[in-house]
Amino acid sequence: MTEAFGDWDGSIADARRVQAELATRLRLRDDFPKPPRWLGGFDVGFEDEGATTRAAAVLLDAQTLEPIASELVRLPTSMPYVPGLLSFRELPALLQALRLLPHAPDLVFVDGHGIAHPRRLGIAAHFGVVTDLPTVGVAKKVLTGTSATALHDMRGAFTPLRDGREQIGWMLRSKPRCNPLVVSPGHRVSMASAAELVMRYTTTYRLPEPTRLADRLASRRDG
DNA sequence: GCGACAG
DNA sequence: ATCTTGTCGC
Repeated sequence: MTEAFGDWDGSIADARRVQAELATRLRLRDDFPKPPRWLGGFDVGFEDEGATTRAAAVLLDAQTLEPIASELVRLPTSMPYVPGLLSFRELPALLQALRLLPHAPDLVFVDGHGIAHPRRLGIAAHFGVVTDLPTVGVAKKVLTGTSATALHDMRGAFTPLRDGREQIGWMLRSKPRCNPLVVSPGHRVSMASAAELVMRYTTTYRLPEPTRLADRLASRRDG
C-alpha cells in the first residue's frame, strides 16, 4: 500500500515527478470483460473539519446496477488539497476500501479525473495504474483543457475536452439541464469507450450509478 | 507577472 | 471537500 507513490520523497515537487513517471505505465486501450460483470464505484469525503478522510467503495452488479457490497474506510488526513495532486491525498484510503470488498470489480469508476490532468495522471488514472484495474474518471469540473462553449442540452450529448491538439477527455451531458460531466479514461479503457461506459451506467441522475452510490456513502448522505 | 485550479 | 433552508424551474 506504500507502493502507490513509488519512491516519492514526500514533497510537492517530487509528487509531480512521480506522476509523470507513473503516467508512462498507462494503457489507454480497452482491456476488460465485455460486458463487464462487476462494477466498482469510488469516492472520498471528509469529516472533523478535514482531519479525517473517509473513502467509500461500492461493488455493483453491472447487469442490474444493484449494489452487492460497500465499504467505508476512515483514515487521518495526511496531506492538504493541492490542485493536480489529489491522488496523493485520497488514494491511500481508496485502496484500503478496495481491499475490503469481497472481490475486485472488473471495471472501476472514480470520482475525479483520469488523464484529463496536467501530467495525465488524475486520481482515476493513478488508481488504475497501481491496481492494474480498468478505470474511468468522472469529474464534475474541468481541471485543465478546453472545449466547445456550447453543448446540446440532450442526454448523451458530448464534445471533446482538449489540451492543445490532444484530446484528454469528454464533456458529457449525462442529464438534461445539468452541467456536463468531465469524463476521461484512466487505465485499460479507451477514450471512445469512456463516455459510452458512463452513459451506459447512468440512469436518471447526473452521476453514473457506481459513482453516485459511492458519493452518497462518502458524503454521509446515506440512508 | 496574472489568473486558474478535480476534491 | 464542507458549512446549510428555502426555493425556482422542469
